[in-house]
Amino acid sequence: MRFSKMFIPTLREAPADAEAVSHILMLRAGYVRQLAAGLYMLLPLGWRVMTKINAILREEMDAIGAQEISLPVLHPAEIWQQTGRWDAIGDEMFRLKDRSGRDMCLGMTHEEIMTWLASREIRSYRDLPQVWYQIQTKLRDEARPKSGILRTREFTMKDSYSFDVSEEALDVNYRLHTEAYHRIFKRCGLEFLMVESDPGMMGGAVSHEFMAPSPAGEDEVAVCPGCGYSANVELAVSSTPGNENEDWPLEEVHTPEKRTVQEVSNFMKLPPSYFMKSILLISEKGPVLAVVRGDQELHEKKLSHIIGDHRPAQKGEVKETLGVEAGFIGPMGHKVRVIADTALREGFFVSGANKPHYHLKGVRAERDFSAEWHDIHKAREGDLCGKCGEKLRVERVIEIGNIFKLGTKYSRPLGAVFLNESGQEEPIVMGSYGIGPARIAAAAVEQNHDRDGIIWPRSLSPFDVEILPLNMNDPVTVEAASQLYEDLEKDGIKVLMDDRDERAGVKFKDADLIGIPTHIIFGERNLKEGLVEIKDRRSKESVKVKVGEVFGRIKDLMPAV
RNA sequence: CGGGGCGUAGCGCAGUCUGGCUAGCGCACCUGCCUUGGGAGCAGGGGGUCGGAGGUUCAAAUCCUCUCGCCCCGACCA
Repeated sequence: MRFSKMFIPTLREAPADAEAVSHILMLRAGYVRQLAAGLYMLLPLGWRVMTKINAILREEMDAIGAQEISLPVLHPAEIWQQTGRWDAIGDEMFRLKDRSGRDMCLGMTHEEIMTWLASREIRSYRDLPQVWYQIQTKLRDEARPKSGILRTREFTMKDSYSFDVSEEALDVNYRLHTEAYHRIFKRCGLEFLMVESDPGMMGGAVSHEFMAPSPAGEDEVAVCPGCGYSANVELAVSSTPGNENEDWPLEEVHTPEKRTVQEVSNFMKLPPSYFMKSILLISEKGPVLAVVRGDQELHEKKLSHIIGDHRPAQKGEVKETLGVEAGFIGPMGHKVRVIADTALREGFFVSGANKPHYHLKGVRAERDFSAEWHDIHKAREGDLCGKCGEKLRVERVIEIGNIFKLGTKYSRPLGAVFLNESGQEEPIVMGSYGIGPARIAAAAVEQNHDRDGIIWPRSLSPFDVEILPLNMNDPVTVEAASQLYEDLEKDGIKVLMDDRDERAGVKFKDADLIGIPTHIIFGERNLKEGLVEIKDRRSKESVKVKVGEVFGRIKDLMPAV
């Protein structure tokens, strides 16, 4: 492709409202443009990258026997009502009515529709297993689209769904997807982790996420260098070293106006880990007192698994429920449900005394209060691995894929059943598996760039090489560059040739920004000696090669087919 | 939804507090000359409902009211 014929609107300066590196670079290099919040257009370069990612997805999905299909984005409400998600999902679902007043929605995912199809067509165990996938548009009315292409309201997703006769059979498809996903992300040149995750509104028991480490990410994962345990911090199990404290007698301490852990900690000259933090929450079934160690943070998601949806109590509610003002609450002697973090099980602590301006030192679990014990604290860097005790690392990551064992969560309500060998009806056992191609692209940029621009992994690059004839007014340059361009193209190598009548500096800057991994530079001086330069975008190192040898050298760089 | 910021040419910005001249600067764009190894130079030029609506005023980018949009933090997130 000739640069002069291609729409590549590069920018010298980044638009002021872009902040994530991938967003800035993809805008500046002319890959994407924004239409509105969370809505992006892919320009020719951006679309080429997407096409390459999708090709990898198709190859790897096809390789595990998945079959590509295509479903509508516009769905009738009834199907979503049958699984309960029409009501369970809030404003995030785009809803509308058709001309006759029928409730419709735009698909944010396709479990319902895939399952509906299976319910119509699958009859017998002989029809199973099936794995169906699509690469298709999803719409979600995100509360806060952000970070450019990383969190949008409309995006394409590769989503696949497996249909099996049993949990054991599902395990096979789950494993096949796991392996395919590893190959996909590896081929895309990403550094990534597979972690245990919270199935959330998808339901089901087991799920994993594929995460690309990047400071632009929105999630955090805990990783154990010891045993390899890795999980989203939403559910990562960790412990912390216990306090070294002697046998404190129970004593009341006057702590005037000292409410927060920090204040009391300073006042009593004891580190926060010696304190208990009691937080009153209002769940659907009434008030719940959650207790975590003073140096730790309550993790709302973990708590939700135990008590369901909840909200923090207001000041008045605290006083009314516990008879004491916030800041001096302790878990002792209340009638409400108490859920305490396991870190508090051993040792002596300081807690609110349930008496204004007093704390109680020497509080001990089970002796002074009882509670349901759960892991409800947020895992942090330096916590100890729940499995092997090694120190955990916490990393910020971009979620690029996820896989769920759904079981019969969707097949039961939608009546997706089959007849087993003995003629009995059974619900189909399902799994669902997603990958966000745009996030792969963004993560690749986040992980591969320098101050000058993008450095694409070869597998994702919109072109294999870029040719830079530095002076388009020099006939020798143009002739030599054009010859190589044609030879490479004929050989199936994708070439971008910057044939614009621009100065050398402009071409170098744009080439660095666009990030094609290999540049071939035709300069007048070198050409006089019969040489051209092959430059590696990442290392910025270049070698001078005889004109006649360039073709061969480039061929050698291309991955074996 | 709560908090904060911003909307002036394609991009980056100044001007707004303290109302007043033909609304300005850099880059980009067009024409010509010149130049061709890291975003050149000279000369000439085109491009603006100052986000929108209403109001105050002799006069509004500037003050007031409403409204729309975008970004960031938080809540939320298949």
